[in-house]
Parts: sequence; C-alpha cells; structure tokens
Amino acid sequence: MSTQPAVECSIQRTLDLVGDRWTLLILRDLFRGVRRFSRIQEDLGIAKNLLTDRLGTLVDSDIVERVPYQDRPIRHEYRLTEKGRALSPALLALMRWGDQYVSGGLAPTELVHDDCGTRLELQPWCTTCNVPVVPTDISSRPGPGRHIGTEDTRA
Amino acid sequence: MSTQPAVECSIQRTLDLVGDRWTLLILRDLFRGVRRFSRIQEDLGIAKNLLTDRLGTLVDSDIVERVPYQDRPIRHEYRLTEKGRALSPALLALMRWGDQYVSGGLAPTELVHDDCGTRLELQPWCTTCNVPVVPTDISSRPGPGRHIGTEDTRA
DNA sequence: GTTAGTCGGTTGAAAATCGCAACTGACTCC
DNA sequence: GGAGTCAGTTGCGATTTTCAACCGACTAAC
Repeated sequence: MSTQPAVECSIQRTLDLVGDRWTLLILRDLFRGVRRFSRIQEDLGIAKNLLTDRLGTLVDSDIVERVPYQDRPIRHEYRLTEKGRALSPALLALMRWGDQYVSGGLAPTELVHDDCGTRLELQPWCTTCNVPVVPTDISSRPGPGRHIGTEDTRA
Repeated sequence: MSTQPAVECSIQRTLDLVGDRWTLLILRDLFRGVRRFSRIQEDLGIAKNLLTDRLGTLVDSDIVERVPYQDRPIRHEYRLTEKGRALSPALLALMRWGDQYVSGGLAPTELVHDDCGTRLELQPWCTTCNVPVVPTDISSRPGPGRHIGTEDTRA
C-alpha cells in the first residue's frame, strides 16, 4: 500500500499545496481583497474550470474558506483563513525579490508599516540574538519532523 | 506590436520566472548543495528533459550559473548566483509555513543561526520602528515601478 | 411576462505540457 | 574491447491547460 516515500521537506510539502502556476497568484488576489470568483478570474485571466479546481483545493486544504455574501441567489466569496494569511511572508518575500531583481528596484507596489509608513523588508531574524541573519550565517539540521541527509547544508 | 498589458506586480513577475512546479524545488536543492544534473534529477524525480529545460531557463535568467567542475570529459555543475541566493527568504518562508501548517509544527529540517543555534523565524521587519510587523499592520501603496488599483489593500 | 444581464460555475474538444523510456557522445576504468 | 558514468536529446503517449459554449438561479428593464 504505502510504497510512497515520505516527503521529508516542508518546502516540497508546501509547494504540493500551493506550488502550481496559478495558486499563489490566486492567494495574492485574496490578500489584495479580490475575493469573488469572477473578479479573480478576469484579473488573472485564468480559465474558469481551473479557478474552480484551484479554489476547491484551497478550501479543502483549509487555506481559504467559502463564505456567502448574499442570498437569492446564494453567492459565495473566498476568504483567507488564518492558515492562508500565514502565507503572507512567503508572498512578501517573492514580491521583494521581484522588486529587486525583475522590476529593477522599482517596486510596482510597496508594502508599508501602518504605524510609520516605512517600506517593509523581510529578513530571517534570530529571536535570541535579536539580529537579522544573512544566508551565510545559516546552517540546517534535522528537525523533529524527520531528517534529510545532505552533503552541504550552507545556504 | 505591444498589446501586451504590462505586468504590474512583482509577485507575478517573480512567479513567471520561478513559479512552476519544479523550479523552486530545483533551487532548494541548489541551496542544499545538490548542484549536479544527475543528483538533482534523482533527488527530485524530475524528467531529464524538463530538468534540462528548467536549468536552462534559470541560467538565462541569471539566477543560476553553469560552471565546469572537471575537464575530460568537460562537466558542469549549477550554482546559485547572487540573484539566486536572494531567493532564500522566499524559500525559507515557504519552508516555515510548511513546518507550521503541513508538517504539524514538527520541522523535518530546521534552519538555525550559526552564532547561537536558534531556529530562524522569518518576519516582515520594520527597519524604522525596529519591530516585527504582523499582516494586519501592513498597507500597500503604488510604488515607482507602476501602480495597481485595488479596492482593499489590507493584508 | 418576455428579454437581457450577472454570477458562479460545468462540459467538451483542441492545444500545450509533461513523464517515460530509449538513445547518444565523451570520456574513464578494468 | 566492454562496461559504466554523466549530461544530456529525442520521440511518443498521457496528463493538464486553454478556450469556447452552455447552464441555472436569480434581478432589473421594458
């Protein structure tokens, strides 16, 4: 029955859920407040059957919930759950990378801190040392969720 | 000639480059030090023709470079460029999300700060206030790279 | 009370992409 | 000279995606 090798990597497990060509863009729209089927569909230019399928998967995965916004006729919109909202660092990281390396440093959209208006950065942060951490100061080790054997663990 | 609507979102621009089912996993392997064609291929189980194609795209995009590691016969390995290494926050964010929401809090692999061994977190950080920022304290605004019109900008 | 329009889909067929297996070329090692 | 490794390429069937048409429930216009 279970000849399936366990996936021992959270990146892969994550991408299995949201790593296709459309899903992260759908989530981006939901973050931006575009929550209705037809709005998402026209905004992304995704085929309707695919949007149906992807939203269904997201709902099944508890990343998105389908909530009615009117009766007669009953219509639903899609909202991020807490699990879905927790993807915001990932989307922010992808966005900041695109700002820097694809948009040539000119961000099409900036995300700012409400309190002070400063544009947000996203960095690995050491909660013990209370400092930002650059890739060369990172090592990996097996965690409680099962380990991966690698030769070189430096990021 | 140019009926193409300009893509006004760095997330989309980023996903156009690395947002298919395999590319981020290939990059993860490169971060882990798996740099050779056959190693990546057997590690991921990706078809060879696809791996050839994806690595070619990554090299064209200057995210990865192809460097010889021996002559006779000449063989190359693939290494992240600075642009590629800059994707580490994105991969880390996806990994941490998977740890928390897919792996049930049990990280298969932990990334730790070399200096102190603390597991790394990834958070939006306000460089002015010097505090971490949660999604509800984030707003968006049009940046110099062209704006997006939205109804609701709250993350 | 028919007609048109909106929203959130479903269905079916064509087109694009993917996965698999076989093959290749340059070399090494025995 | 034969087997093996590595980094691919090629061809083909299987899967996915795209595109267009259609549908049901309802509203609003005439």
